[in-house]
Amino acid sequence: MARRNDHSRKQIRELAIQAVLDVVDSDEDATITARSVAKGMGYTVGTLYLVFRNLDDLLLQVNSKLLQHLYGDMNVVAQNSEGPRDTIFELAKCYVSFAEDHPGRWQLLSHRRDNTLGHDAVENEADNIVEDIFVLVQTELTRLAPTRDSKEIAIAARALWSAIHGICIVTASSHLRRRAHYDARLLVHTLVHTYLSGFMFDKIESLAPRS
Amino acid sequence: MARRNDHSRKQIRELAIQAVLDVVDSDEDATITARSVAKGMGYTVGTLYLVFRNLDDLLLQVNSKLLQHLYGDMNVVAQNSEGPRDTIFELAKCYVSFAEDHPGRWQLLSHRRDNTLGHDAVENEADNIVEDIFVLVQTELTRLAPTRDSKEIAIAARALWSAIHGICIVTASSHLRRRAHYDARLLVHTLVHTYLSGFMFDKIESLAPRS
DNA sequence: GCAATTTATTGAACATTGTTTTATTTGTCA
DNA sequence: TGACAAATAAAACAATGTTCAATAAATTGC
Repeated sequence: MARRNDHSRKQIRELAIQAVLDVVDSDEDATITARSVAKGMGYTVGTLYLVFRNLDDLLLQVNSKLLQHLYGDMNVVAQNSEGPRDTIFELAKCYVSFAEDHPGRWQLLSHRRDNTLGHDAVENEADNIVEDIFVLVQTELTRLAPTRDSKEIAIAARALWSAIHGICIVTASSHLRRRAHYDARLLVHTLVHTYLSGFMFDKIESLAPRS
Repeated sequence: MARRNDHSRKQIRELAIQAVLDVVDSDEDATITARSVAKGMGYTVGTLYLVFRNLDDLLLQVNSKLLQHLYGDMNVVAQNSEGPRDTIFELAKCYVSFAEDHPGRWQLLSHRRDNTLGHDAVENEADNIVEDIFVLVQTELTRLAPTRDSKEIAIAARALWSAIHGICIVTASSHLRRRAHYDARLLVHTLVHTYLSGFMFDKIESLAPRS
């Protein structure tokens, strides 16, 4: 038995999160079970439930951490690129790279999870980072079209980023079922290129859906 | 006990598929279990496994049926709209409507499933319909830009449709976790509008990703 | 019409999960 | 040192997917 006080609760949380990452990194198709995580951290399930409300709680915290990293990377990229247009391309590349380079983690992140915990602190934290990512794009779009209505730009940013997300999802899904698939980077590049062309071209025009 | 030969195997398959739809229609968050499906069809689990290889097999067949319906609807819409541009808008609306009007079915469809069955007939059927949907869009894009390279258009169509898919995914996910969310129809309209502007505006220009 | 056989269907059984509870070990402090 | 508290393990439970032996119904051969 591991001697008690070998790890603080915070350390145990870290151990668990790391164990989850180890599992999905070693095999993107691996299913994460409470017992596999516990074994990975050198504890038993009971300890896991001492520190997390349930498995979803743990996975949510993993996602939160992944999102933090992703957001951090995106911020670096945003800093080091030339203009708003280039920045958006680089941000998109960054997003795709995450999905392609860490398929297990990406699956974790994009996996739909039932909301067993109510509105939770951690959950909100993850959602807030997602929101931050949208804002990052929104900022660059604003630089591209400073005169345009900010609400309109918010919508444009969300549309664009959800779109990029969609391409990653579809590509990952094709990967998963071993189907032929188009290169995600190419698709995303096409999307961003075309979308930005349209964004710049459009004059002030009604964006409301007809009927 | 239900008298044997009350239903043919094909009928039992239909019963099962219908039972699944009933479950997700009655509660989009409901988890589909072998036993709940069996109860819904008036049989027990054993019968289910007489007719399907496993649960995934059943769900895959449900998805195939859903995709057939969706594709049928999209075809009708494509027939009854004015020009290629309008058609694409209508196709997108059709897709969003499916996701919004039948959230349970949409979740079923967009749920990632491990590939427990190998390359299977039903699985290929579903994948083929997805491919057909892409082709539908591709056809309209070709009408919009008849001179453009067909490979390029194929990519553009996949990028566009994956993007629309992504918006539906993100919106549904927000719905699920009861978060504030932007209206999917508005986002999709913005996306299609902007994307088509860019698509029409772009001259023959390199679409290859830099570096 | 009745026994034998086949077969559809069930219900029990199994393994694996998430989760809770109980038992045990270990550290701490009076 | 011994009682208490906390950490950890181990066992227990319920719900799942899945399999399988038992059973009841239909069919067949006579």
